[in-house]
Amino acid sequence: MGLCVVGLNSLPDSINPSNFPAKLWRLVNNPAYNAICWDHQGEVIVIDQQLFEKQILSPSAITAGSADSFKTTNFSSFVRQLNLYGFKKADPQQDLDGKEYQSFYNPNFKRDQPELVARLRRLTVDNKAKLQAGLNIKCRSPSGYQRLYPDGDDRGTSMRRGKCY
Amino acid sequence: MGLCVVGLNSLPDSINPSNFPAKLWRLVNNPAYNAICWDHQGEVIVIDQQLFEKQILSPSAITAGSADSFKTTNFSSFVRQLNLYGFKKADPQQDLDGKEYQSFYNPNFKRDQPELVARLRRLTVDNKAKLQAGLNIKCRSPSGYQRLYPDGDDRGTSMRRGKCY
Amino acid sequence: MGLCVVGLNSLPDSINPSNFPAKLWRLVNNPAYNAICWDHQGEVIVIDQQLFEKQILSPSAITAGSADSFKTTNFSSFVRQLNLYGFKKADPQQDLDGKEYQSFYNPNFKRDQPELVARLRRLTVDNKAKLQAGLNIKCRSPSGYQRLYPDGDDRGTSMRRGKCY
DNA sequence: TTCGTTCTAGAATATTCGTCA
DNA sequence: TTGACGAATATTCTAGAACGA
Repeated sequence: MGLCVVGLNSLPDSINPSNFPAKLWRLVNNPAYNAICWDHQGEVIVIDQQLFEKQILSPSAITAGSADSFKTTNFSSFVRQLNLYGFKKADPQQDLDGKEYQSFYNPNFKRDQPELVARLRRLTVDNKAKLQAGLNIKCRSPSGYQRLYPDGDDRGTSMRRGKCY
Repeated sequence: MGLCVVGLNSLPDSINPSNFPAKLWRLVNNPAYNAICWDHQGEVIVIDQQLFEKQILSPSAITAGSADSFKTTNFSSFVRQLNLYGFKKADPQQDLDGKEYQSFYNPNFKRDQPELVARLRRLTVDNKAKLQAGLNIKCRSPSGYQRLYPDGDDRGTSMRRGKCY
Repeated sequence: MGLCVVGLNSLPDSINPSNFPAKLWRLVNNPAYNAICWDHQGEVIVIDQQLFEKQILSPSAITAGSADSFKTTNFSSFVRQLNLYGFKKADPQQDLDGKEYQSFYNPNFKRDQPELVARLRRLTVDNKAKLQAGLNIKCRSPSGYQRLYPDGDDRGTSMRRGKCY
């Protein structure tokens, strides 16, 4: 592991790249999508709904079918996913022109702590009951192995897609 | 109700038109889609997979977003839906040139008995347990009223979408 | 009452014109708003969401502040109102070009039966319990008096705004 | 109090992925 | 290897709850 360094903003390898948290992470960190970005502190995601619908939820974006696209054109479905993963609406953000944008906050989704993303869980009724009971929640893993630690921190299995210098 | 006649092959009004069984019914009965049709007896659906992928599962078909389209491009997902609703693979069918097509059978899906479609149930683990226990399975209703009878045959409430002459 | 005739599509006087059902009624019956209309049978309301957002939910429409405008720019808030009053999503509707629109159905909201609108109730948890118990639901009345009959048919108090010939 | 608006959650269907016989 | 199915995630539609006017 000596000389291998994980690139800025890259997610741990244990996170399924096709699931919502990974897609969201790539969207918010991709400068090509100006419909969604971090706030200054990197603690809240800021969204321009109209732009988001055009850039990411449009039928053409779905047809293109990139790994970052969704299969819905409804912004409300995207918000349902945010809520399912524990995001809460935060104070609206303003740009220099005073235009307002909606924003969402999740204690496990911060720009400078990609490793926290592994803690995100889909808060379904079943999963919430399991969390209450102190049980593990099964997650779909990227390469088929079972999740061993509740926070998804499977020691030693990462670094495969990390950027190395 | 005297002069009101339900058109040939039209489904009872109690069936949610956006759910899989209704979509499948419309596809197999729509002559515009030659990727899927009935066999001669009208007891088995016959599918040309390649054509089906082009006509119905293509990204452009999804973009068009008609009420008969799905949100997947994978034939295997379509087959998963068939299985979930109780369809089983049947003997391959041949056309006059000897070309073979796959076919699926469901005792509640026959060309000349549209009313049977109301009996289709999603065979999830939960639903199968309920069926075993003799309980009703909740369905998402097309509009307004609660499902009163397990086979969706809510006497007298239909005719809204039926064709009248 | 002899020569007095209520104009086509006008609501009974007992309905509070500033509440949601009355606003919706005026919108769907106003030809100036092509974002929302009846289907052919006059049983389902058909909505072009994009146009609706532009024509009715835009900040400028709110600023104008007509009696038919809402105080929200979010389509989802409008849908919440529809559901609160018992509307359910119905069959998508197509125009001649095949473009699809969403539609909603409510057994008490039909083009040719304005008197049914008086039956609409806000289906809050409390109100649903009252309905179950067979109790009346209090409504905010246009002129401040209490609603006496469950269907809003306060005999003799209407005809004030009806068109007379 | 009732109604409108907002934010979040419940619950059903749809899609994906992998296992098993 | 194929066909059926369990189970996790995604999408959709509707409802609960809080709050202000």
